[in-house]
Amino acid sequence: MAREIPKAYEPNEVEQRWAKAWYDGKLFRAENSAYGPRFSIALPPPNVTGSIHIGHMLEHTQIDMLVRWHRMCGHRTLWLPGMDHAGIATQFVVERMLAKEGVRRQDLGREEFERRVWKWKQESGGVIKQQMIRLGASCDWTRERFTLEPALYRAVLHAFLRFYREGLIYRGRYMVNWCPRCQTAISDLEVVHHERTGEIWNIRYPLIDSTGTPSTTEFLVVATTRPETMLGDTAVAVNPHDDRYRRFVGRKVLLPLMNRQIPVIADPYVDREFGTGVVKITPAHDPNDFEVGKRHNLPEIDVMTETGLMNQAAGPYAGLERFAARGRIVEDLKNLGLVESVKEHVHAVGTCDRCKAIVEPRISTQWFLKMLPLAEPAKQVVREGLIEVVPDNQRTILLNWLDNIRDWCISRQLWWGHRIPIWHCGGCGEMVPARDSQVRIVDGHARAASVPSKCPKCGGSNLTQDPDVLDTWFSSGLWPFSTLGWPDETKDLKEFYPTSLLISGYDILFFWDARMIMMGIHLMADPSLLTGDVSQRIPFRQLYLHSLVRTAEGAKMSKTKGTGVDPLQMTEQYGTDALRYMLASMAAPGTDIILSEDRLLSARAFANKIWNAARFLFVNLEKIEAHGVSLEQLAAPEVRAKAPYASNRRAALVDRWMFSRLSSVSAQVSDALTGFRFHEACQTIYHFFWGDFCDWYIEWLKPQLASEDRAAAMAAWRNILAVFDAALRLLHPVMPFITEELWHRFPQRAGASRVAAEALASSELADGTGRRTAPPPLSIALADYPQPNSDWSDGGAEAELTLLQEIIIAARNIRAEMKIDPKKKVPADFSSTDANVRTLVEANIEPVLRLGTLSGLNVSAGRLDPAGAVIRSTARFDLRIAYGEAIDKSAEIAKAKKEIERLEKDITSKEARLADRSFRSKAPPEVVRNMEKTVAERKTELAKLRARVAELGS
RNA sequence: GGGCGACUAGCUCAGUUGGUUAGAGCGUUCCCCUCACACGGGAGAGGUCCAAGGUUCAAGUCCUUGGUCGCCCACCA
Repeated sequence: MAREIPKAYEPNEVEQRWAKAWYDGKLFRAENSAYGPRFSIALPPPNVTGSIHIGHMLEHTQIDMLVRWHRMCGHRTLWLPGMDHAGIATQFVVERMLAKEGVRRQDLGREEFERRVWKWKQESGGVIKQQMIRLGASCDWTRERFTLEPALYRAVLHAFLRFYREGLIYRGRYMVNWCPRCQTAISDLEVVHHERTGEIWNIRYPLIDSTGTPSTTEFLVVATTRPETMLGDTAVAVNPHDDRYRRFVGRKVLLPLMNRQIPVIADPYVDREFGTGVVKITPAHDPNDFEVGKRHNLPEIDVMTETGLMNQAAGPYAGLERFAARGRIVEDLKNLGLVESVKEHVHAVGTCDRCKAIVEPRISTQWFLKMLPLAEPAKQVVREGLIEVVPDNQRTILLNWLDNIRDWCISRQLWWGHRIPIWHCGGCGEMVPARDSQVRIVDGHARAASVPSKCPKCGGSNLTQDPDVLDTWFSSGLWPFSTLGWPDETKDLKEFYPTSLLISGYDILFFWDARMIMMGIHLMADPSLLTGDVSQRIPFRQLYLHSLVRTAEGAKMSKTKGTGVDPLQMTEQYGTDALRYMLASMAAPGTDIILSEDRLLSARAFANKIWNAARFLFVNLEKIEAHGVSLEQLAAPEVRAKAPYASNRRAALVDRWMFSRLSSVSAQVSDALTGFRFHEACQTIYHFFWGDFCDWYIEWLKPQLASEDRAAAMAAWRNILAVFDAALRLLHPVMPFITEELWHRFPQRAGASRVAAEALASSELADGTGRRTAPPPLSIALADYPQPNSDWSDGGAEAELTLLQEIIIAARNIRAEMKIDPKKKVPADFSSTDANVRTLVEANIEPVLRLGTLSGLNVSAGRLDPAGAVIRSTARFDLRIAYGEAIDKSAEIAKAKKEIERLEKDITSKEARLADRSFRSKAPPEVVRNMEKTVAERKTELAKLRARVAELGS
C-alpha cells in the first residue's frame, strides 16, 4: 500500500473516482428478494430540464444521509431515482430554442414538435443524473424512471381510466385560471398571488328611465379594479338588503362605451361595506361573477382572446392588449365624465407560477378531478398519524389545505405530456375512453393501444383524441407506486410499497405530497393487489418536510434572479463532502437555511482534519512496521472487531474513555438521524472526531504508538485504528467520499461485508453470463454502522478522564496567563483532599506532564503556598505554578474577585431556592440533591478564592 | 382577512419533553509554523436569550399581549 498521502485533502480526484466506482459497480442496487427490515424512499423527481441547484443538493444530502445510514444498519435499502417530464417547463425550453431558429411549434405540428422535445431530452435531459452521480447520491440507478416512459404512461392511463369510470374525472365548461403567455389552463396552486398597489375606479353607469333612455343625472356608481372587463358586463349587482339601492333592483343601467342596457340585480354576494356597494357583473372574466351569472342566468360575454388581447366582442377596443385597453377605456370614460374617482388600491394579483404573467380568469372546457372523495381518506391517515408529518406544524397546514380543497383542473393545452385517453365522436359528440390501459410503442414512445374505433352511442367512426395533456403533477402523484411497476403487482411493489419515507421541500406539500397521499390511498385499493388495509395503501409512512435554502433577503434561491448558487462550482472549490456537511449541519428541522461561506470553510477544514488524522496514522505506522508488525496484524477487520485491547490486564483509562465515548456518540447520532435532526448528528460527530479523537486521544497515545514496548504499542495501534475505522463509518453518511477513500487504505477482507457479497452474487445472476460485468468495489457504504455498545459504556472512565483534562487545561491556562515560553517545561504543585484524585493523577502522571508541558508534579493533600505563584482551583483540586516575579498581582486579584462575585451570586440564588420549602417538596429529589452538591462545590471554590485574594493582597 | 415561523455572543446559527455557571462555527484578543494538519495547536474575551405581563418550587424553553422581519394560504369587486 502506498503511504504517500498529500498534506491537504484534494477532493476532486477522489470524488470522481469513487462516484464512478459506485455507479459502475451498481453498489446501491436494492434486493427485492431477501428477508429483514427494509427501507425505501423515492427521489422527488427533478425536472428533466434542470440542473442541480443548491436546493436539490440539500434535499439529496438529507436523503442520502438517511439512505446510507439505513443501508449500513443492514436494512435492505432502496432509493429510487428518476426524472419528471415537467410539462410546461420543458415545452418552454424547447420552444425558446426553436424561436432562435425562427420556428414556432405550430409550424412543426404536434408530432414533429414532440419528436423535437424527445430529441432534446435525449441530448440534454441527463445532466442532472450525471450531477447526482458525481455528488454521490447513493440511488439505485438500475431502477431509474422517467414520468413519460411507457411503463409510467401505462400507470397514468390506468389511473385516469379508473378515475373516469368512477366519475371522479369529469369534463366541463368552467372558469379556470388561464395563462395568456403559456396559453393553457393552470391549477389554483400554480397561481401565485402578489400584493400590488393598483387603482380602483368608481365608474358611473347611467340609469335607464321608464322611457328607456339613459339618465344624465341618475347613476349607479360601481367600483372596479379591472375597467377593461366592463365591456363584458351583463349586469350590475347590489346586496338585496341594501336600502340605498333596493329600489333600483329590476331596473336597467346603460353599460357605458358599449351602450348596452343591462339589468340591476340583487345578490347576497355583494358586500355593502366595500366600495360603493354596487358591483359590475362580468361572468366571463371573474370567478365570483361567473357564479352570480349562473344564479341569475346572465349571458357570458368573453371579451378577450387566449393570448390576452381584446376580441371582437370588445367592439372598438378589439385587438388591444388587455392592459392597454384598460388605459384607453379609462381615458374614454373620463372624457364622458363617467369616472367619479380613482384611488390607490392594494390587492392581490394572480400570476403564473411558471412565466409570471398575470393570470386571466377565463371560461373554458377543461378536465377536472374531484377532490372531496379523495381528500377525506387522506385527512384521516394524516390525522391518525398513519402518515407521520415532521415537523408537526406542517401537519396542520396540510390538514387545513385538505379541508378547503377544490376540484383540480388537470388538463393543459400543451403538447408535451400525457395525452388524455379520451376520444370525441365527430358524429354525436360522445366521449369515448380508451378501452384499457395497454400501451403500444410508436417511434420509441408510448401511445394508448386500445383506441376505440367506433362510437358506442351513434356507431360513428369519426373519433378524434382529446388534444389536451395532463398536468405534470398528475403523473407525479403516482410516482411512489408507478415507479415500482404499478398497475402490475410486481415484486418491487410488494417489497417496497408503501415507501418508508418521503423527504420533500415544504414548497411542494400541496402540489405533490398531498396528491400522492390522496392518489395512493385511492388507487392502491385495487382488489387484485390485496391491499385493502389503508396502512398498506399510503404512499409513505413518514413525511419529512425539509427547509428551503434562501438568500440573505429570505427569497428562495433562483437562477433566473441570479441568486442561485451552483453546487458543482462549490463542490470543485471546497469538495462535495464539505458542501454536504455544511448543508446537513445547518438543516435543523423547521428553519430555512441561509448559505454561509464561513460554514462551508469550516466544513472543508473538517474534511482536511479527517484527512490529516489519517495521514498521522499512516505516516507513523512505518515506525512500528519497522519492528516487523504489519498493518494486517493491527487493523484487519477481525482485529478491529475485538478492540479495545489492553497491554496489561485491563484496558487503559484513556482507551476505556474513548470506547465509551464512541458508544454514546453512536447512540446520539442514531437518535438524531431517527428524528431528522441532521444538524445534531453532524455536530455530535464533529466534536467526537475533532475534540475527543484528535485533540485528546491521538495526543494522549502518541508515546505509546512510538513505544519500544511492543505489547503497549500493539495495543495502542490496534485501538486507535479501530476507533478511527469506527469514526469513518460514523462519518460516512454525511461525508461519503473522504471516508470511502480512507477506509480503503485499511486492510479489508474480500467481500468486505455480507451485503457486498450478496451484491456480487446477484450481479452475476443478473448478468446471466456467470461473468461479472464490473466487480462491486468493497465499500465502506456496505460496512456496519457503529452501534451503541453497553460493554464499552463506562461512566467512571469518562469522569476520570474529564478530571485529568481539567488538570491539563488548568496547567495550560496558568502557563498562557504567565506567558511562559510554550516549549519550557515547568514544575507544578498539585493538591487534592480526595485520595482517589491523587491516585488517579499519579497513575496518569505521564500524559498530564506531557500535555500540560510540566517538568514535574508534586502531589499532596495540603494547602498550596500562593506566594510567587499562580494557582488554579476547582472544587476537587488546586494546581500551582511558581514563576517568581512574572506574576501580575493586581490582575490576579481582579480576576479572582470577578470570579468570587459570580460564585457569590450563584450560591446566594441557589441557597435561597434550597431554603424554599415548596422547592424541596415539589422539585424532584434528584434536582434538589444535585443543587446541594453544586452549592457545596461552589462554596469550596469560593473559600479557596477568598483565601487567595487575602494572601495576595497582603 | 386567516395561518405559520423567526428574533439567543460582532456575524451565521444550535438549544429534544421547563431543572447545575445558555452552546457551536466564523470573526476577535494573546501565544505558538512543536516532527498529522496554519484548512493547524494552546489559552482567553464576548450574551439582563425582542419587550411587557402571567403560570410554576423553577422559564431561553409554557401561556397572553405587543413589536420587528420573513413565509404560506385566501374568489371581496
